[in-house]
Amino acid sequence: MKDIFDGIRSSSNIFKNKEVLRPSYVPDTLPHREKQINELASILAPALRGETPSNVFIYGKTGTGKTAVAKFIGKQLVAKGKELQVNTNFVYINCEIVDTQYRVLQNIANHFIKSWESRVPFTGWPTDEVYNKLINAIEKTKGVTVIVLDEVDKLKGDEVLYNLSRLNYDLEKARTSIIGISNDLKFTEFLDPRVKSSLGEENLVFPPYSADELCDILGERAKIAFKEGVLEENVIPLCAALAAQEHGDARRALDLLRVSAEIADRLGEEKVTEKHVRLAENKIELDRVTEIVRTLPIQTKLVLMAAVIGTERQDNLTTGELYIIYKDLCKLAGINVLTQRRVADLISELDMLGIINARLISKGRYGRTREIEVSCPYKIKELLEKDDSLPKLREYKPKLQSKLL
DNA sequence: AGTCCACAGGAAGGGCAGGCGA
DNA sequence: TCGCCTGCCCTTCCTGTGGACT
Repeated sequence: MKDIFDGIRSSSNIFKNKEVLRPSYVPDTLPHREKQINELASILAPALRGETPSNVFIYGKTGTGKTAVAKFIGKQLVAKGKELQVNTNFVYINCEIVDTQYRVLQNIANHFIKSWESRVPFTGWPTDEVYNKLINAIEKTKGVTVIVLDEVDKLKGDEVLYNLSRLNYDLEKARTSIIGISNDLKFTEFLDPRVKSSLGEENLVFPPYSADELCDILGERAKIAFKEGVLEENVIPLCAALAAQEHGDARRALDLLRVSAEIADRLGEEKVTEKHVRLAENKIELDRVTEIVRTLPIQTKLVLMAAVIGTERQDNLTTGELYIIYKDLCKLAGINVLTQRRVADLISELDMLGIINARLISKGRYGRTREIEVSCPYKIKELLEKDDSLPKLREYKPKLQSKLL
């Protein structure tokens, strides 16, 4: 066993420090976010005078640097606070993971409670007791605490936001400020108006990066991540251009660069080239599809399977034709049949996920319908065939073959 | 110009599971 | 532990729609 790893472990031809290409890495400089950094810094600056900073909402699509900027400012704020001997605290919470009122309050409280015995347990306490514990913990700091709620739209219910926005009413010696981060621009529309006005005192919008800006970002990271001269000239511009095509997503650009280099490294090559970027693009797309298909509910998988079978048998598969195949598959699998209305929604969901492409067309006298195509049909077919919860594709013998062909 | 098809997609509400507070 | 609330999945019912056909 030792020998296997000895071969693989031997040092990389390409990487010097791969970690800087991971999304979790917070760099020392954030190119093309100077304006947002300055704005956020000036909003939070009162914290260093012991005053209450305004609450902020940060919007922007994935990979536009929202989290990086927030963490960056948090780090700087705490450091500056230490220097000036003003107590400033920074709590970061990812609401995709910590998504209930109890867990959010528990996490913030435990940030300040160092001894294990007095920490708030995962479950068991009434929420108001956790809230009181949190108030006491923050009060003891006698300083300003900045709480970042990343992916705040993933929180279940807006009661947490309401309670957090009222923290300052219950505090005497300490102050808090909330930074909400979301990629959903419409998020606040559905909030309780009290929460909306309290939390949205300041708003920051992070625009997508352009291809040139992504080039700079990748260039900065590449200097630390790679050995000298291993990237062919056009690799970074290509990664940047591909990511900018989607929606200026820096995370995607970094992923592309990292995976391209990993592929080159695994192939034992000396240089990362355009060919590796193309392979990486393909791999990332297939990984995404695999992950989505694997986690689909059984009914949606059956709809997808019907789409695969249908498109294999004929071009221009319509909703009605898909539904006929779907019903047969349900009977084969011994699963209850959903209504066409529901199946139409499942088709829309698959369309939104980019697994299928459903185009609305009109056939005039013969009605209006959606024409369905499957993206990467071979990969999806392979994934569905491996799925034990589904009937085997070869078992499907349509009674309606004549109708379909 | 009017008809008609095969749906799309909105609205309302039922059933169920899970979370929460008393 | 129990009742209430909420979110999710789903059904039923309904109106709307683009364009080929008459």
